[in-house]
Amino acid sequence: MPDSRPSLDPLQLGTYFDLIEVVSLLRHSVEQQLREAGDLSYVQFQLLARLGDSPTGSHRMTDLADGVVYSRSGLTYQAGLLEKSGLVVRAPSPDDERSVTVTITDAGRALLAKVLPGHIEVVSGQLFAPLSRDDVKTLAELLAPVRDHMRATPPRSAAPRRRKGA
Amino acid sequence: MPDSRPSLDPLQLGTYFDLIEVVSLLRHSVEQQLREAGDLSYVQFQLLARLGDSPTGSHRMTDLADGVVYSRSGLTYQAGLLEKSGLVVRAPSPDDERSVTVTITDAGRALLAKVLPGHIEVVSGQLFAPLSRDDVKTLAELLAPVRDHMRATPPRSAAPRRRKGA
DNA sequence: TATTGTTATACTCTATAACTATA
DNA sequence: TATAGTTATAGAGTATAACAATA
Repeated sequence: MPDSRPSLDPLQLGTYFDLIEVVSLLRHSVEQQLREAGDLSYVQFQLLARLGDSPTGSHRMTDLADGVVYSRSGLTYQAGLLEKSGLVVRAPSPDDERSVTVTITDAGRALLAKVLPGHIEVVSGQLFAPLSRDDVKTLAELLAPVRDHMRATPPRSAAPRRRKGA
Repeated sequence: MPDSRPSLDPLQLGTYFDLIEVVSLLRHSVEQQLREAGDLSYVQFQLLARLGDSPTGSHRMTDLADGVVYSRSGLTYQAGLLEKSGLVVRAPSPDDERSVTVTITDAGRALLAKVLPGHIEVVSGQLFAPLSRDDVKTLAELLAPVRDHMRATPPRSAAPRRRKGA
């Protein structure tokens, strides 16, 4: 292992805390709006939004789980809720019998459409209000490499550990 | 009310999503590290860190709740856990008998010290690795006004509603 | 009357492990 | 054997409302 003992200077530390705080506050606002406007949790909204974005309106369970950083079972739970509400449909995939394809329904699209304006309003008012267009562009350019790096980096130090042997 | 019907252009939308994703991934990594290194949730870590940062090692419950964006009861719950673990102590405030002052203990400081290096390691490796020093400075300058704006702006559209009268 | 904090409670969400079925 | 998904279950966390005590 490398002699890793990195430290954060005050600037980095402050930036990290600000980042956490900003997103924490933003998510709080957004979650409240989603709950009030469409009785959706943020995760459920993310799932619907992803499906709605897809050309086919569909995704495999696994792809959804990867995208939303979830355990399989967690996704099964959420997909079950969405299906119970008639917002999505699940069906075995044609090509791979093991897979399940999730598809957004018209009701799902309708709810998405109903919820989106208020959502955008919150994000616009809370996050982007104090930023100029150039600021946003700069921010985007800073976040992109971080996002790519995080996606490429195994989040944990290793795979899930066995609890028995060691 | 203003004729608010703001929209997000593709750049803004992408930036918003990247922001959410980056912090989501970062928190996931960090929460795992905190759990493994010290059996702490992120909120508990935030509370300890805040107390540790204070010159007196203390804060009132209300101040902590405000800082961590919590309901009172949620904070009571977490403070109870921390106290049960011997990481903090609660005592009535001297000046205001209604208030409770929470103080970090030596054990709390010790745990904080034990957990911090790994924490910093994760943040450094996940968040700051792809950013130059100038990048960090730029990011900090972008986040500061957003943070201030969010703090100043009532997160909800209004205060908590009464459910009875109207 | 307003503020501070706690309690009781109910609910949502998430993760782990065991299990089934297909590749 | 490895992958995809579900189920059961258990636990952590959060919010709401009712309450007690002090300002």
